[in-house]
Amino acid sequence: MGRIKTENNSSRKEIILKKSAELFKEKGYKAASMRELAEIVGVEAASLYNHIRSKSELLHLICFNVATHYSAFMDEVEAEKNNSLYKIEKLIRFLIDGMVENFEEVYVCDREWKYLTEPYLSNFQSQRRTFRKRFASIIEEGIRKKEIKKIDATTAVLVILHAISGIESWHRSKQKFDGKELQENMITILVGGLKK
Amino acid sequence: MGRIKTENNSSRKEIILKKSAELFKEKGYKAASMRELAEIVGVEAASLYNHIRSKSELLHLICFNVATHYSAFMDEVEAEKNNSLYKIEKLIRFLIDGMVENFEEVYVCDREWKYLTEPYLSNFQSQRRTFRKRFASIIEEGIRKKEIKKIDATTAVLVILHAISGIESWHRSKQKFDGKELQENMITILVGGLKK
DNA sequence: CCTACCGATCGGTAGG
DNA sequence: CCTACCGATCGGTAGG
Repeated sequence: MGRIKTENNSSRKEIILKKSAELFKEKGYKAASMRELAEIVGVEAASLYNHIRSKSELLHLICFNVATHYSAFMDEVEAEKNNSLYKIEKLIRFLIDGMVENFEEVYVCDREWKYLTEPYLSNFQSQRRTFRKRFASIIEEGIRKKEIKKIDATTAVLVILHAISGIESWHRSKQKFDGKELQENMITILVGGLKK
Repeated sequence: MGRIKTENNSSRKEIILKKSAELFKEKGYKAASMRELAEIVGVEAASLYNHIRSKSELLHLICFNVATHYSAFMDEVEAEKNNSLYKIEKLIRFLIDGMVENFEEVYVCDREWKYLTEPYLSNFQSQRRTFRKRFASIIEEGIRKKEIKKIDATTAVLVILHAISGIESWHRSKQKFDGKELQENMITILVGGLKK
């Protein structure tokens, strides 16, 4: 009695969360089983449920962690008094860093969010839409100020976001993966493609 | 006896194939069930197996149709005597057209191929790698001839391919979807990002 | 954290 | 093309 288990429990949960992101990324949410996850964590399947409520809870924790992280960074960028191209470059660098550092979580958030259940699904979609609109506004500002070519801002946002989320392909083929070089190349192509 | 059923059968199979692409796109391969597919087609689940061998056969038919189509177009482009930027623009237009016209199949091919079983999985990955290498070679040629900025060609290919495969997001929000305008915007950003 | 187990659903087959 | 059904596997719970 009276064992201090809070700390232990929360770190256990974090391990499960981390491992689930890896598993969901590798197999896909639907194809990944809780029995597989349990084996990776090193317990029986039933024991997982002492730490988490359900499989779907894992998915929504992953997705909302990422979404919150993105939203907070957008707050920062919007508050700055820099020109649009600078803000866009900063966003692109942030997104690439996130993809490289928290690869599994971001990947799962990008590709598996459709398996979220309500009300999380609607909430997530709304946050996503908001992020994209804020991004598009920055591009539109740049167009008005003649920093950026006259293009459809929504299209530009989707090109950028999907180009970055495609970084998964690099991870698969691990050969000489250099995050810094990747970033410079992508900035050259993407920012170069917008600049007037 | 002696009913002519070949023609009828093959068109039935095509219907199943088409509907399966729609279902796999909407739910994901693993989450889509054969019972759902049967209901959409208008038969009992068991009856599907008079036309197809298995669920996985549907996936590999979809993926290899797309892969073959892409490979054939690459043959054409390589045979031309145009400069690199022209070839790249042509490839981008082709890929966008494919995404718009055969949306479900291309989407499934892009996002669900990992559920292919051997030996199809290895074969598919190999075709994919080849396509990307051929694309990268065209970019490298452009860099040598100073038409294109000095960037990593592999990175450029992945940026282009993922930007295009992201077109799914447009389809979701069906509002005023104009394929032509989309194409021009993407050419501006992507080709503009490569051009020296 | 484990043993034992549940109801649901899956892809697919037998047989007509 | 259908009825009837199979073995496997799923997410999750009861009870200790």
